[in-house]
Amino acid sequence: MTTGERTNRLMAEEKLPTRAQDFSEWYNQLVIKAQLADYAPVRGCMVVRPYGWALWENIQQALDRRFKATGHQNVAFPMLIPRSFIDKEKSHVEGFSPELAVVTIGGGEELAEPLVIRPTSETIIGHMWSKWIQSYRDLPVLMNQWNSVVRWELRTKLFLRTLEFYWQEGHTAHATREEAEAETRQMLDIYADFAVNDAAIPVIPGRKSDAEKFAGAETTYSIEAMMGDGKALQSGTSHFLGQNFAQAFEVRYLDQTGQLQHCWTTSWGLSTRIIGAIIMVHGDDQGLVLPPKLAPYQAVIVPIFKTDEEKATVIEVARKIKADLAKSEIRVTLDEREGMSPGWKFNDWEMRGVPVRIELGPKDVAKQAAVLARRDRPGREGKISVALGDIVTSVASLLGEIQKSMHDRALAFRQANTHATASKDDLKTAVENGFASAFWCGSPDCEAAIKEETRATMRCIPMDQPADSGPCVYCAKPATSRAIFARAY
RNA sequence: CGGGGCGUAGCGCAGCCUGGUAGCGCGCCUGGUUCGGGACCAGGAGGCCGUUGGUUCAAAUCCAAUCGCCCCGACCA
Repeated sequence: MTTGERTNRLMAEEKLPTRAQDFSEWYNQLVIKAQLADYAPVRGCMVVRPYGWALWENIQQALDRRFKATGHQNVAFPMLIPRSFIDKEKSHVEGFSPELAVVTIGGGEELAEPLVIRPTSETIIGHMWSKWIQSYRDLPVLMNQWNSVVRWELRTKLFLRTLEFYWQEGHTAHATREEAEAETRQMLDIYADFAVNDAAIPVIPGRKSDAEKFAGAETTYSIEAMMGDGKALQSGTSHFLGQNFAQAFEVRYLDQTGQLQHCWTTSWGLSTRIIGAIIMVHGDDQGLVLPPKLAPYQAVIVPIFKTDEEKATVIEVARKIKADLAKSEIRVTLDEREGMSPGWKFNDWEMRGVPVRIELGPKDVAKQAAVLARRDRPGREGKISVALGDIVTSVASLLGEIQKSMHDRALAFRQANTHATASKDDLKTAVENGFASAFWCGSPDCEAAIKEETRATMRCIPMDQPADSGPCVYCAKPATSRAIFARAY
């Protein structure tokens, strides 16, 4: 083998498959190569690595401040739940029984009652609330917990579906149906606001059909996003639980007139799956592209030098830039790793999706300037030279521009791949590589038939509905609302 | 649970058909030359060949069983 051939082959090995070649394999390799996560020794479990966890921490902060601003408090409930709790709410049991992990032995002894590892915490929270809530004066109860849960899934994929996953689950109890419904909708809005403004992911907030809703919910809402391959990903959910859990767990209060009433409850969750969405919405063939507001590093400085003297001056200026940016609350790192060429570092940080790269070499130092390269526009056209004196403001405004243009690009992509469809055939074509928006009469039979014939599921009935009406895409009976159909993760 | 693929150095793989001293690339360590888009040379460390059992003078290689992982389909945030 000649040197040239060997070099080409090695470069090919380091590169990702393109998204067009094999989207699924592109995703799998990217998660590993960007060092977000790795496979754990147990099937279907993942280890979230420091870079992935830093991203999750930024997501947590963005959400947590929204939760606190709306009056929620964080709590911690235990991971182990008596098996009998799950059985108390009928549709909850039916939904979760197949995917429970159950502990039957503790301290070497068979347990009198098996314990399940929480698949979600409605039941144990309902149990505790029944002790804590007595009066209308105790309401509303507004809680949230950051934790992990276990669901024994058959087919897994890093971040999108693992046996154990990290999330937050919010749980609230209210005196009236109206108040609980308003809470459910409020949290849906918060998720949408976070997705759009922080993750730069345009989402469709909507209501789930009965077939797709949460086990035990009266109504489930979700935000749905389109991935880079046109498939849908449910990226956050908010459930109106009615009085189902309050009745199962006797969560009751005395109202102003002395009547004993069941509470109205809600729950809502957003998981590390959102990281999968960020990867699949924004990533390109070079690797990750992270939205500035959530990126662990918003900027990386790559120093360039040949001689020791050059190194000394370049590093000194680079450290100054780093300090200045950090002072302005910009998350920045300086890549001082030895033994890697600048070109290698460029590629490495592109793989990891850092929004802005600052290239600094002797030529730049001589001009008192630096080169800024934006990740969302690869190649030369994404590079500009800026004066060192302006670097903080330049980087800050560039980050803002990137954040906006990432969202706009994702929105344009979704719009280009969403089609209003009036016939079954149109719908079938549309879901090959995007979303279909179609009138639906509301019948579960039509929904099931569409799923059967097109492999697409109903993602949601968008909150935002045009005022028109038309024939159901399947049975042609009059329908007043449109639904989104798509293949989904 | 069905279909497919794979377990050999940290990673990616070859070797297995046709049994006989375990190999290549990347990465890692040392030294030197390099460095503005994935550098190069020289030297070096690193392996119960997934596990168990069988056949054989001899097994990474043949036979059987078993475990695990990944990918594709039915359930799901």
